[in-house]
Amino acid sequence: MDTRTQLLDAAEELFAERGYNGTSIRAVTNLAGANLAAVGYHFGSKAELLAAVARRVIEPINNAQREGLDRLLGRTAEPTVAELVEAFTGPMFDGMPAGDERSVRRSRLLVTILGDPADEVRNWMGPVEDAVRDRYLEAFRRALPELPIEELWFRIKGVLAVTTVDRLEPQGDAARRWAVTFLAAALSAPPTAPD
Amino acid sequence: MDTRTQLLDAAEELFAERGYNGTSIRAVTNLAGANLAAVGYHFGSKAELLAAVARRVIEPINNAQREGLDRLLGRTAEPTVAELVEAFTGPMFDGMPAGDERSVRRSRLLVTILGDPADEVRNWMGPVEDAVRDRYLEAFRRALPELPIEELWFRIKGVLAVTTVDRLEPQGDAARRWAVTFLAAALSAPPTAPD
DNA sequence: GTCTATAAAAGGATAGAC
DNA sequence: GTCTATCCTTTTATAGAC
Repeated sequence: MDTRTQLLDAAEELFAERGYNGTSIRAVTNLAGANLAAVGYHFGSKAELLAAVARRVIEPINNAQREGLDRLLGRTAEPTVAELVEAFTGPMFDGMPAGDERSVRRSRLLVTILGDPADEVRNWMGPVEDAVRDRYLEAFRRALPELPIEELWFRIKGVLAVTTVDRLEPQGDAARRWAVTFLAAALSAPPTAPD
Repeated sequence: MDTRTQLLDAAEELFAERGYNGTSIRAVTNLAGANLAAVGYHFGSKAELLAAVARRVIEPINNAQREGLDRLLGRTAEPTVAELVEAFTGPMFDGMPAGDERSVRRSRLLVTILGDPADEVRNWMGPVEDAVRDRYLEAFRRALPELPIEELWFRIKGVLAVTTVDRLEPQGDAARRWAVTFLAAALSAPPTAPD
């Protein structure tokens, strides 16, 4: 395999387990069996290595979420909450059969990256993800017209939090179906009564 | 204020915003207006400083959760799901009026600490928290007897994830009540049908 | 308890040979 | 593309004066 890919694989594993600041370039090149200078040559800097790793994991998920929403809206003008939840969270569980070591790594990377406070991580994300998220927010708003926008926004943040739950053990795609049950019920709850 | 406390305050703020590995002892002592050597003198090491910070934030929450459960079980042998959720999540929102700068900091510290992959963070937590969590798990199990234990466990992890949702903007204790609504509905959902 | 000074190590980056 | 060698900065930790 080419060095570039081995660096990506090694970085993916280490960023997932130790976070951005907890991972040194030396650790990455050692694990990849490459030379210390390789990261500079192939990516330019540690921050750009992170961007490449994150792109590789997140872009397919984002695309699947967007396409899932398109497909859903093409089929019906009024998708249910459960359908929206499935389209949004499904891709975060797809291609990650339980037991597969690579899946565990990617899942953990999502957890770590989505929660990493390092500037290099926070700055990279945002624009890409936000576009998809906003489209879902709008769709949920229409499916839950009686819910005040502030509480809906809180629930969407709750959804994001739950999708990062560690899912190391569940067999099959149990976690995926559990997540849909959990989130569909949470989103469908009647609005909280005001003070 | 004594130096020790100022170091704790400064460290709390910086760990919350940049994580453990992203925070240097220099940054802490600068913000605290103390000397670089002060951390070594008062705490021994950076890792022990973190432990002191985490203890100060988490212990009161843990105690309140334990006492809340005791109170609940003293009143009724069969608490409802909503009552259990309130007892468990309430303390994570208490003493944190929105708008108060210190509250924002503590809330963010919880988010960062509960998700920080650094060994120094992960190793510190665990035993203390687990005892309380297990008691709640048992109580939820009794309140939801028809739910398979594996799915219940997944839902508990979902609860933990949601309690770390950033709650910077909501006014009053709206976030607290929204969280209870969200989580009570999620936990009360019927079991997911098996494959 | 607080300060200066410094030790000792780790980290990011790159120049230049091959 | 890959390697060695090295520079420069940042970091944790501590010894010893005050």
